[in-house]
Amino acid sequence: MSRQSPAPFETRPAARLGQLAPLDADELQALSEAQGKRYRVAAHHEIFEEGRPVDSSFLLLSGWACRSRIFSDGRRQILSLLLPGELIGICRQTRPLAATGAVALTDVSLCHAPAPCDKGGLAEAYARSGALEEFYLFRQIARLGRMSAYERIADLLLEVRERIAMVALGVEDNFPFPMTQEALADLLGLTSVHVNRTLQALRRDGLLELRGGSVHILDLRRLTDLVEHRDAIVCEA
Amino acid sequence: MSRQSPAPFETRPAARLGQLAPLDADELQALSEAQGKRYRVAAHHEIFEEGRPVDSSFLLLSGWACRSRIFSDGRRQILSLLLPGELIGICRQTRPLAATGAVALTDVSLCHAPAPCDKGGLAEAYARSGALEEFYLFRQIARLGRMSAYERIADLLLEVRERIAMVALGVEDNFPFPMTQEALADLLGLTSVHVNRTLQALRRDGLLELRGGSVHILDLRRLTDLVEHRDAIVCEA
DNA sequence: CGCGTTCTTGACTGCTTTCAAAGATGGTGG
DNA sequence: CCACCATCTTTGAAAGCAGTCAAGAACGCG
Repeated sequence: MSRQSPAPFETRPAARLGQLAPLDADELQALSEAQGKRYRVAAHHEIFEEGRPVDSSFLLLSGWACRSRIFSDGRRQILSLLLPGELIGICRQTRPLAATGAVALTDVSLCHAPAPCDKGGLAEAYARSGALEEFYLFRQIARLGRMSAYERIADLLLEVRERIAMVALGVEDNFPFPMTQEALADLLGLTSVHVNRTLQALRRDGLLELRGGSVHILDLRRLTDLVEHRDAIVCEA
Repeated sequence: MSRQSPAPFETRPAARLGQLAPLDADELQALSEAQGKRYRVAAHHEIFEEGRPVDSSFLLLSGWACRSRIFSDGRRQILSLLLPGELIGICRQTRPLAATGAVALTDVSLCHAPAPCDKGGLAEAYARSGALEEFYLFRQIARLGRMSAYERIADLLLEVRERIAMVALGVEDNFPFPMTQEALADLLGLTSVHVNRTLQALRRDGLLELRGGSVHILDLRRLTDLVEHRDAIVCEA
């Protein structure tokens, strides 16, 4: 029916969170316990619905997902990507409602994110993860508002590269990218036809390859120059 | 040099926050004390710079501002609007850095937002304000990604109408809108020329008037139908 | 009243979409 | 192991929305 998750590759949510803030033994323990109960969602299925009460946040253990909004005439906009190892739906208010729906792009497995105790490392890591998420939203806005199709794709791939590197060390210029051109179009505010043509242009220019569910960055330097890319930083060292 | 703030109209940050969560007497007191020390920023001047450490969050007391990102070739994207009465830059992590710069669109006055005590009504109000902010970001993404110029303007004006109504009761179909067409273009991912032509179309179609720094919504019903507008809700009643 | 900023307008270009259909690809069942 | 089917990718031609460039009109402030 649809492509499966990419080759099972080690995602380490604990490593990502531990990078964002130091975690103590109890917290690491809670994280690994939480991963005991896994939930699976098949590709194209909803993870949660817009407007529904949010009872907990999740850790995405494997597979790709997204937040999306669908217009009544069928237009779809993917608002943000949710990559393996990342958090979904951290909220600090009481009785929150989901601001957007979330959908699995590939088969996905997730678990509840352990509740942080105030002032702990985990709470800090969640806060920084939330700040990163916000950073990615701003970047998505700049991408959609002021970049050409060519630039949008380049910029997105650099962002994904960086985000994936946070959970899977060793990932450099080759990494899984299990989105169809149509999903990519919905994310970048384009049509799938134009995405297809633009990918050909990027390929022709020797910047990158994208096929069979994974990307190969061929010329990182020219790519970063193209979009003035800087790595995301949300807190002081 | 540039248009001033709109006619001084009563903005009530305390009213907005109190709507988001019940505040006790101490908190209301802290809010009104905070407004004692006001800072002013002239139109077009920076409120804070991207990447700088954030020492406090602010309450925008009057005037309009925005978060924006500027490309090296001069392209500018306004990422989000900051309207009078709203909060700027709530962060929960320690030692955060500003994810974007903020600039005054009109002359602006602001004050430090009082620090909330954990679990208090103020903390909850801040959290909900943050959730609303996120909601607006998602909406901005959907706007830029999948709406025509005509729809983008309609959708934005409905959002601003709703946001302004939260701080200035009585605001209905007439409200200040002190943005130049060029700023509007930078917010909506268009050119000022096209914004101009699209505004004429909206005027011609009897949907709204926008001139002299304020908007007059003429046909709210058709406008909301046009963009499937629903009011923002981020928590259960 | 004069100047700078903002708003309008026109003609032309072009990036992106639309519509349609033909190729690839991958999984499934016979 | 291969045929079959659904999904995804690729291509072509034509149309359209939005951008560019340039210049004149209107507006607001000092």
